[in-house]
Amino acid sequence: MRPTKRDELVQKALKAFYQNGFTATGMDMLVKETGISKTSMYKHFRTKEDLILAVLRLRDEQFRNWLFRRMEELADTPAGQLLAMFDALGEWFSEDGYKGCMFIKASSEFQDRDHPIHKQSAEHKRILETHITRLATDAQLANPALVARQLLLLKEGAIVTAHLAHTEAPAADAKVAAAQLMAANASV
Amino acid sequence: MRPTKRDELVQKALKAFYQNGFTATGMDMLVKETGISKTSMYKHFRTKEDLILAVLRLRDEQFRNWLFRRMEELADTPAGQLLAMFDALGEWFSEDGYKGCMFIKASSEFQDRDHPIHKQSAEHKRILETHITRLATDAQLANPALVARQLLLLKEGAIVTAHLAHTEAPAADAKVAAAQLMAANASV
DNA sequence: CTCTTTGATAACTGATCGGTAAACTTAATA
DNA sequence: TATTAAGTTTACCGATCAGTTATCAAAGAG
Repeated sequence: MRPTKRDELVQKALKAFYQNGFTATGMDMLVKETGISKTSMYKHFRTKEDLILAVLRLRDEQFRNWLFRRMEELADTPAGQLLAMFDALGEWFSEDGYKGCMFIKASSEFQDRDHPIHKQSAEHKRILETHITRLATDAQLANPALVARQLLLLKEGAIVTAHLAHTEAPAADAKVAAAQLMAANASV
Repeated sequence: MRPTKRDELVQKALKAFYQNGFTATGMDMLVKETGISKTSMYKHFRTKEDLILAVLRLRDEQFRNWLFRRMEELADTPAGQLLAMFDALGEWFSEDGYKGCMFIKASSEFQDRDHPIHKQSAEHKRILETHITRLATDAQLANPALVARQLLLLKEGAIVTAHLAHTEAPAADAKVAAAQLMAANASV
């Protein structure tokens, strides 16, 4: 039907929440930054929490599409794509306005394990793990599930460290580590 | 002189901020949870930000003391202590009320790279890296600085993942990875 | 016995929080 | 043409935000 205003709101809210944090971004600030009236917002979303959940759904789709496509562009073997993940991350870290992972931030502002926002953030990470595990399996690594978890630990660590230290260097460090871990769990 | 009230405030504020987040915890909530009057708080700290900085200083001291002591208790060689770091982390992840790393949270709520809170969080990570690099050097690893950064990426990743997935399993995964990385960069 | 420090209590500031209400415009549809 | 939905503006709600002011009690130090 009408995809316009609602999607525009979610997109602009994503930027605002990403740059300022969820709690610190008030609905009045969203009115100012999106140009959309508060009444319209509350016609689309019953609460601020519902809006945040929609933002996270968009971000999940956005991020996975970007990361997996970029990995495929950079390499054509499963093992190569796993390593290319860290090149893609390095590109992300170098972007202006890089502020870390939205889901880590969300789960750290909404800490209750039963909170919908916390649960949805965890779900995003679970989907990523499924995909990476499949790649590790296709790469015929000895212990694909373990290697996938190891590489994802490196990914999360690099995301956090790049944000804290304001450098893209962790991507390269993580890539070297990933290569060594994949060598240690080489093909069956 | 008088170590009592001020330190008591900082300790209780640490708990409150850790459990509820910095922005989400108001000064009135601190009054309620610490039993210390607002006037007293503002006699010790000019602003909420100053209080948060004091909390982070305490947490930095607390965390480093705990981690390094625990690593020494669990192993007596430098290489063993590096691996023991992940056993210590596993114990931390299993604690009731584990909510991730306070500095990651702080830096993600105060994102401006020039913000004192952000800078102080980065400083904590830098001190950790210095210590771990020294251990890696003492362990006579081929590339001690690189291995230290790799292990710290695993550490940050495990901290974040344990919080999101509500399991201490990432500590064990990270330990296996750390052992493989140390083997790949074995003694000179 | 004062004096100063330390702290508590409570009321208050202006701003902002998430969310609501009423009146209105616009545009597509039936 | 009448209706409906989407959107606007403006004002408002009670609660809470960080921070202030004024007053009073207690206790250690000269």
